[in-house]
Amino acid sequence: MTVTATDRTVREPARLTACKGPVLYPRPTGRDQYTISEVAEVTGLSAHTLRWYERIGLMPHVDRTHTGQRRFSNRDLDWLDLVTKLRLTGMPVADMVRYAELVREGAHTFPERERLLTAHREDVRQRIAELQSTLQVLDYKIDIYADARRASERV
Amino acid sequence: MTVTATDRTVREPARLTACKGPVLYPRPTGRDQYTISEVAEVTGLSAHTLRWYERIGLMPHVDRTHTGQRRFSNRDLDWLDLVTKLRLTGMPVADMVRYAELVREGAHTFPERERLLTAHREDVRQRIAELQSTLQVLDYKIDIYADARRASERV
DNA sequence: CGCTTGCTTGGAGTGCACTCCAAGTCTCTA
DNA sequence: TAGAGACTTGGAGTGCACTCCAAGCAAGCG
Repeated sequence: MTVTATDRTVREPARLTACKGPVLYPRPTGRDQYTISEVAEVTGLSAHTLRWYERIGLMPHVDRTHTGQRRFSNRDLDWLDLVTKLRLTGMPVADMVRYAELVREGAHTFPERERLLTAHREDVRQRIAELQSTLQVLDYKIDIYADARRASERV
Repeated sequence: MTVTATDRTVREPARLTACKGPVLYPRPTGRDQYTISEVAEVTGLSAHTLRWYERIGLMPHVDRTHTGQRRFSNRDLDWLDLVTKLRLTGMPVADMVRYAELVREGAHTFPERERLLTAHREDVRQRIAELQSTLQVLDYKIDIYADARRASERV
């Protein structure tokens, strides 16, 4: 049994610009075609992951050039924005795939989509509450160590 | 590639009682010896997981009966309480093992422990912020579906 | 005493979400 | 037009955190 230090290297998405409404990835104006590496850059996901998302049905159909290379659209970027946000909140990939299927099926799945997101919102709220309660424990513990440190410094 | 529905069956710990200070698992008074299955019941962790935690060094030394069976103490329960809280906040097991090592090494590791917990507190705060920002996106999306539903109901 | 139920171990297996590989094709710049 | 670097695929590999298995010992009950 070996437990090695976790590699916490997480690709950071390009910095977001503030605006009203949901914050999206910044985009060069007048463009609607992006290579996979440009999308990787802007979303913080790896090209591998983008291809994998497509394979498992988590992406709507992505355009291709005549030679088969992917060309992502602004709409794809919007979708990835939602997906990465849901992923950050710990929604399982399988649930996101389910949601993607519903989107593909059309407007008649609105009620089901609403249910899915509402249930997830409840999850997120609960997670926030959990985190906040742990924050208290952390504060409590840190105080103990800080007090000990101050006491020793006061010698 | 198959993506199956996630098994979300998560063992719930026995309900916590409200009190001032950190909330701990409820304990029968005057007892300081628990079998592994009792501890599993009270913490919500499986017996497998408890043995695994011990193997990887995430538990302080656990007492044994003369025949080798584990007998957990109230002190062990306190420790597991902290561990499960840290786990809920997504601290990697490797980091918790590191913290456990520091605890075993004695009081001279206080500063390092304080650093570790403080860094983690920062993580947790950031995660809360992330979740809250996603909550807004969720609200926004849900509103759209709810509006559509109300519009169709109003026919 | 036999039976059931619970505990022990090392090691193997699982599920998730990537992550990488090999070998070939395409695109861009000089 | 040559060469560097980016892109393609199916499939294999990785890391984490469990989760289970087999085979055997132990405790309590009728």
